[in-house]
Parts: sequence; C-alpha cells; structure tokens
Amino acid sequence: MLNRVVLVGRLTKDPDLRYTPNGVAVANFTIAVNRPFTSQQGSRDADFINCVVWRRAAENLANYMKKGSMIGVDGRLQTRSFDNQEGKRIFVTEVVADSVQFLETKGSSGGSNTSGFQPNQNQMNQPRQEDPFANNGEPIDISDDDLPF
Amino acid sequence: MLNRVVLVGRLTKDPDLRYTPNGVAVANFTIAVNRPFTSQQGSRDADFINCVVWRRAAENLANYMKKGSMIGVDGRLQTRSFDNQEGKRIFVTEVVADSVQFLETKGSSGGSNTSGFQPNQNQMNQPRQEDPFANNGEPIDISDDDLPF
Amino acid sequence: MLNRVVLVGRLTKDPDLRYTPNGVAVANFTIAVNRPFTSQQGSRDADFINCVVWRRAAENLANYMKKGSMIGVDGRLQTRSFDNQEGKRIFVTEVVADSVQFLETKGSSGGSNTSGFQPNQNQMNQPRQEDPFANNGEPIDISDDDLPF
Amino acid sequence: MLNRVVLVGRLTKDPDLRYTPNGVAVANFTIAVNRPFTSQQGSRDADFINCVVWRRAAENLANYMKKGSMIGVDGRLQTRSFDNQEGKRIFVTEVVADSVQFLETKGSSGGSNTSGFQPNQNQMNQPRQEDPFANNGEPIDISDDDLPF
DNA sequence: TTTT
DNA sequence: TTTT
Repeated sequence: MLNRVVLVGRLTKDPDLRYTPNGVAVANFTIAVNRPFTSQQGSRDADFINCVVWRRAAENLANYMKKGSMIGVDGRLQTRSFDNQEGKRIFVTEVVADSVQFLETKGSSGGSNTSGFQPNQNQMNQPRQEDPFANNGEPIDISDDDLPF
Repeated sequence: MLNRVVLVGRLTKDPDLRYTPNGVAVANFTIAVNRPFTSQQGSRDADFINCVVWRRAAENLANYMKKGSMIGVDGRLQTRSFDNQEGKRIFVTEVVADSVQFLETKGSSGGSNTSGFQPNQNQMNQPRQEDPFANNGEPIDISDDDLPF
Repeated sequence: MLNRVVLVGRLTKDPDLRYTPNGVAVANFTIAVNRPFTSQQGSRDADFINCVVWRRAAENLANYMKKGSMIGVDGRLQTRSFDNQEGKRIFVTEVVADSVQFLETKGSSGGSNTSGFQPNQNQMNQPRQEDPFANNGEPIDISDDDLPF
Repeated sequence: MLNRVVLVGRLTKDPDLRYTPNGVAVANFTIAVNRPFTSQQGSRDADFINCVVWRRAAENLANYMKKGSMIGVDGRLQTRSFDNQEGKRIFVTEVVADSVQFLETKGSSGGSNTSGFQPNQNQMNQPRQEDPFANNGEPIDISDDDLPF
C-alpha cells in the first residue's frame, strides 16, 4: 500500500550512528521542519520528526552531516512498539529513510554546495570532526529481526 | 520547509469526530498501511498511523467511512506534546490530512465505488449508520489554540 | 536530489506490455487522475499522466489490471527526448513507477478487494483475459541503454 | 484523487514571470533534478521538469531566485494540450506548485541562506537584479479560464 | 530532549 | 489518443 514521506529540514543534533550485532550500520536522527506559516501563540513553529536510515547511507550521514545541517529525506512512515523500563508499552512513529540528500553542511568554510554540478545525492564535503567520546561506532542491542530487509 | 505525506490504507476503527468549543469539526483516525513485503518474524506486517483532519473533510469522513474502509491521505507530519494523567510529557507524531480520498466503503452492498461519475474526492455513498451512544458530535476539550489555521 | 511522485487514478486503456531485446519486461500505461474540484469551463477535469514500469511489476500490471482499473503509483518524474519521424526532437515527461498498487479490478464479479487482509501490494485476482491479437509480449525496439538500472 | 509531486533541484534559467489579462501573476520555470545514480552511457543524468506557480509565490520566486538557485517544489502533476503554430496538437505535462521553498540562492555573496531565522518558506535575500529588457511583468495571452482557482 |  |  502507498506510504511515502518527503521532508526537508535541519538536524536537531548530530546523527547517532550504531551497528547491529551483525555489523549493519544504522543511524537515528531527528530533523526540525519549520512550518510554512507562523503559528498562533501556544503552538510550536516547527515539527521534530524522528528518522532512521540504514547501511551505507547511515555512515555517510554520520560522516558528513551534523547538528544544524539541512537535509532532504525520502522514505516511509513506520510504527513500532516496545516495552519501556516500567514495563509499559510505548508506541513510536518514525520515518525510515530510503535516501537522504545533503542540502548543506553547516559551518563549512566558504559556503554550502553552491559550486557547480552535483553528481549525485551524496555530496562530498570534508568528513565531520569525530568526537572521540561519542558512542558512534559502538555496537548496540538491536535484534537483527528489526532489519527491514 | 518541505513536509509531505501520502498514504493509502484502511481505517482500523470508525473515525472519531468531535468539535472544538468554537464548533470546529475535527476527526481522529488511524489507518493500517500494509508493508510491501512480508517481513521477517517478530516485526509487524503493517504500520498503524494516527491522523487528524479538520472541518468539512472531518465530517465527510465520519459520515461516509468506517472501520475497514480504504482511504487515501495527503497531508503533513506533525509533532505535538502533552502531559498525561501522571504528569509525564508525551510526544506524539501524527499526520494532519489536507485531503482525504474515499477509495472504497467496506460492506457497501453492491460492491465498491465503481458506479457512476465521481465529481470530486468526496464520493457520496449512503451516510454511515450512526451509533446513538458514540460520542461523535460531542464537544471536547481542545483549545482553539490548537487549530492549525 | 529529491524526486517523488504519488498518484491514484484509473487506467485509460489496457497496459502496453513489451520486452526489450534482452527480454526485460516494460509496461507503458496512462492513468486518469480526476482533479479535486470541478474546474471552470474550458479546462479538463482530469489529468492524463503517462507512466512506465519495469520487470515483474510490469508483467503483474498487464496480467491483472485493465482499462478502468484503479491503481496507485509511487515513482519518480523522468524526462526523455527522441527524434520523431519528421526529424523533430520531442520532449517527454513521464512517471517511472517504483511500485504499483492494485486498488480495484474493474469488472471483477463480486466487487473489489474488500474481502479480508491484503498480504501485499500485488493483489491476486483472476489474470486478465488476453487478447490473442494484442502485441503484448512482442519484442520491441528499446535499446538496453534505456534501462534505468 | 491523489496527485502529489515533491522535487528538489536547480533552476535551469531565470523564472519567467508574466501576468494574465486580469493581473494574476504566473511564473514558469524548469528545474534540473539530478538522478541518484550515475546512469549508463547514452542517457541523461538529470531530469528537466517544467513547473508553474501562481500569484504571490510566482512573484517571490522571480524576485529572489535565478538560474542555478536550488529550490524545493511541492505540487501536483497537470496535463494540458494546445495547438501549435502548425496547427498540431501538443500535449504538455508539468508540475503546478502549491508551494516553493528557497533552499539556496546561487551566487549570493557570503554563502547560502544559513544566516538567521527563516520565518516561513519564502526566505528573504536581496531581490534579484532585474533585466530591464526581460519580458518579466509583461501581460501575456493566458485566458483566465486557465486559472486553477 | 530539539534546528536556522 | 483518454478513466469512473
């Protein structure tokens, strides 16, 4: 059945890259998408949407994009549930990205990708400076049953 | 910024129509969208996506569609938060429908909506039999600050 | 870069299934998508959008759907150009479908796919009655350079 | 019926702003959308998609964006036909934009639109230098029957 | 728990 | 050249 989501927004923090026990890369991130019109008092002016991306695209995202970077996401809506620490069932709605487009790298000296032809969706800027204490690259407890392929 | 969602799926229950104190109609519903490929053991084979629609389209949905009806949704992703009864902040992701297409009314005697010209997206079948005890039509506690217009 | 199209409409004629010299199936079809609001005099009330789909999905479409069938299309916009018989360059805009959803088979006795759970996007109805004189299945003159994979 | 298109690409030339006899602004433009993967020999590596936008958004686009600017488009596919000078019927497929997002102004001194809050989808940079000989602003021969509203 |  |  049809299930399609397209978003353009900015990363609210650095992408969170992890690996399944089987070594498959997965990155979680949330993007802030500003609403088209300034809303009335009391309601937020942006939506904060949780996303996941797998494999090579996950590693590219973590390597080249960081907090504040503008990206485009083409994917599907997915719902999951899990039991939290208090044994309560939590329902989660998130976007599983089929592809991620790098629209701008924040803080790149000399401006964003304005220069010339863009050969494909994964524009190459300088790899992001890694925080040596970040848990990027750490194996995590994700069952391989969660893999959507 | 870009924020677009398109879904086709079936209503998991009858739409829940309510009115704000100011008399604006709003319908909540969730649609089940089957995943394209049969998934591996342990993961669900459908996504259950919460949606909202306002005004006339809300009333049409409640009048003509019910549990099991297939519909199409064109809208945007929205995130909200509220404090639950235990004073805990809950985050919600849902689709705000700009338009809803009636693709089929389940259980309509005589087959689906193949018969006759469809003048617009809101196909006219017989209004759904109202449950006299449902709280459809009841005013509810939604601040008008929540209105997205 | 982002390029996404989602459509729901009806086939204006039976899908045209062909094979490349290398035996790859490709189906061309056009779907009529009715406009949401009845338009002012002089302008058409539907858009007629040309689409292509490849491989297995092409064969499924040709086998199960026909003129008048309602389908959903998830794909990308593509532009091509070719020289017509008068040596004039013609530009074409069409949708390349990544997936096609069968929403209804016209003329199926007993109504559309209302009955029960739909395991995946390719709903199985009786294969369409083949016209023995149609050129479905005929090899055609499409260079394999045209294959998008 | 569902009809949704989302694109991100660059303007292949300056937008062409005109006015109907009734004074309604309309801008035509085409955007180049690079394909995700480098294609095999013989086929183009980008799609060139014709778009239209009306009213205020048309004027904003013409004022702030130019050849090479990156934009996002959220709209619908539309087909039209007209008779060309040789009396031959020509069929056109184009995107009617509901909204246009300014993702970057090429050649803006000092980098892209990273600086400051973006209150809505129409980011304000310096108005584009108008070519005094361009026919921007010229009334054109578009019947008001063509207006989609 | 949020970006510009 | 168009569907319901």
